[in-house]
Amino acid sequence: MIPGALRELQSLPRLRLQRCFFLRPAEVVAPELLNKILVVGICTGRIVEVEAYRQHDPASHSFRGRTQRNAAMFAPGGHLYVYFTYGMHHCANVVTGVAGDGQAVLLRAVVPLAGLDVLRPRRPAARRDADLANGPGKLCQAFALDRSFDGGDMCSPAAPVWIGADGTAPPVEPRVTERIGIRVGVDLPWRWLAP
DNA sequence: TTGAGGATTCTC
DNA sequence: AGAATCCTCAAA
Repeated sequence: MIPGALRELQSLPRLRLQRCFFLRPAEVVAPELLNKILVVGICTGRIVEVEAYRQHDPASHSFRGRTQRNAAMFAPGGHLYVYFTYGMHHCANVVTGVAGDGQAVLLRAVVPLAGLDVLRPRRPAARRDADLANGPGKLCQAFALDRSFDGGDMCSPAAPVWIGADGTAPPVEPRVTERIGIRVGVDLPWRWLAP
């Protein structure tokens, strides 16, 4: 066993977050997702940056109601909402609240933990491992998340994508800022970062 | 059918 | 600061 692989095995999360965790408002779930672990097959990453979006929020894709594109946002908490934007990037969200709420938490950055050898070739522009998944589009490119994952249920035992916990608590004092990359709803302090 | 804009990233 | 690049949705 080579050291890197052993380290990756030891970092595997043991607990899969259950439905009840996600059946709460996005701005409550979001900061609690910090330090949790995104699992996609053998690849994992610690969540370090998130943003919350709700239906009566002009910045949210669900603001104007359900469409074909955002339908997954209206699923029960614990599902995935993955969308395509700017003609080249995907962004991944964790749906929150109960069915019909139209809420989600955008996964903006993770620190890769396992599967680095799989992630690196997918991110040729990343010169350092720190740049593999430090952005919502980069994260999806590294973890190969696209619209084929949209609507998936992360609470299903067979789910290829899920959120795990390894016992690390969310940061006691996360950095909180306004959301970025949006033109409306810029006032809400709904972006959280692990220090 | 059309067109404007986008929860971004990379390079100059 | 600007380009890349194409899907989505609302309006006509």
